[in-house]
Amino acid sequence: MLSPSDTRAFEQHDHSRCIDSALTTARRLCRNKGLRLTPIREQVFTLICQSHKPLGAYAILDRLTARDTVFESNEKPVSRNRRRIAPPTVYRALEFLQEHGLIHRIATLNAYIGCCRPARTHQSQFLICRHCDSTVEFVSACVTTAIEQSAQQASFQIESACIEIIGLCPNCRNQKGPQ
Amino acid sequence: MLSPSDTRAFEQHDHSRCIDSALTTARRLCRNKGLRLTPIREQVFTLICQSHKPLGAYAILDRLTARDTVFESNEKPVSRNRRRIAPPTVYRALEFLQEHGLIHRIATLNAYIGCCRPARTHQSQFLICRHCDSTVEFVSACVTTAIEQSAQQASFQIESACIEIIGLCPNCRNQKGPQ
DNA sequence: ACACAAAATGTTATATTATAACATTCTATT
DNA sequence: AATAGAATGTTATAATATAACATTTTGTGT
Repeated sequence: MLSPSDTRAFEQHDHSRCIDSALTTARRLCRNKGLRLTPIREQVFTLICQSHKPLGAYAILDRLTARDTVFESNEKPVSRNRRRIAPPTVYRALEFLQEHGLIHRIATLNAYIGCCRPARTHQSQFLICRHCDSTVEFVSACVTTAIEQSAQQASFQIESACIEIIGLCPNCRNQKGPQ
Repeated sequence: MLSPSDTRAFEQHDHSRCIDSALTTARRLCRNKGLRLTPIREQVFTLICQSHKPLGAYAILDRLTARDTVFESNEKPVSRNRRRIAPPTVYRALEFLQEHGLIHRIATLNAYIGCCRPARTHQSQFLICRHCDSTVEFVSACVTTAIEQSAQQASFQIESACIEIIGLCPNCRNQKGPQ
């Protein structure tokens, strides 16, 4: 949820603040566009934002199901499982969120991550740590321009892009020895 | 197998020549490095190079199995099926070919394509037509540099990259109406 | 040529990711 | 309340990929 123009990229931060902010933005964006941010869609979005790493569809599914676990008056948690959520439900929510720019799919991980700037359209550009999976979106005009030039040379009409840089984040890089 | 620096990118060309050349290069590269380009690996590589589009693992599998179809003295093709090839065999060959830079995996298509310059290490950069799936590798120093800059700003150590630009190739673009 | 270790391949089963097809429920508007 | 369209539920299955272990092949030293 941070971009490397931020000096805080890959650093510790108050993540609950991120989530709140992302959710507020998402709600406003949906209200403005007349989109329905239904409970399921909001839950999926929140789960994705809560995670420090891109989240796979089935990981989301597991967490949604776990949400149905409720604490009764007794001490032990009880699974109500009134609604068993199935894959299509999650994939539909993901599709909606992607369509409206609230999340991105990370193709190399088959996983999903919150968008850092849902309001503006931009190329998806990511730095992905292969050791800890932490992923940071960046928005580089230089990269975008360079790619547009190449496409133009080939008379290719760009519609979207998947730019995923794999390597070691500062934290994992600094740990002793090769990872 | 062409790069857009080529004016022939996305254009018709003598593909059998491409295949021959790629195979020759692959053989030489393996000989020089003391690698074993076994029959299966060579077959998989050839199939990938023959295809005009990135080829999925199971498409490769199908074609490998089809290869066992032999024409007997009679007119009808007969499937010998002495060896039924299984997924791991194909995935192992793909792994080998990727490891040594002979092919690339296209993450957005879950498919594999021959490398345009197996000898030199370079970032994988692709233009992918969403209409006809034809895919062209390009090597842009500008793109590479721009990405390296962004990574450096974030103290991120690049190990590999997945740069896949999706859109319309010149051919599909020129067909009437929106695709 | 033979024995051996390492590499490659075969085999079986299963994990993981994603979607098709159709039924039901919900929501906004009349 | 009636209704149409959107969203979700449900069941089944497709598509992609790998784990684990058995067998075969290959290169090397003797």
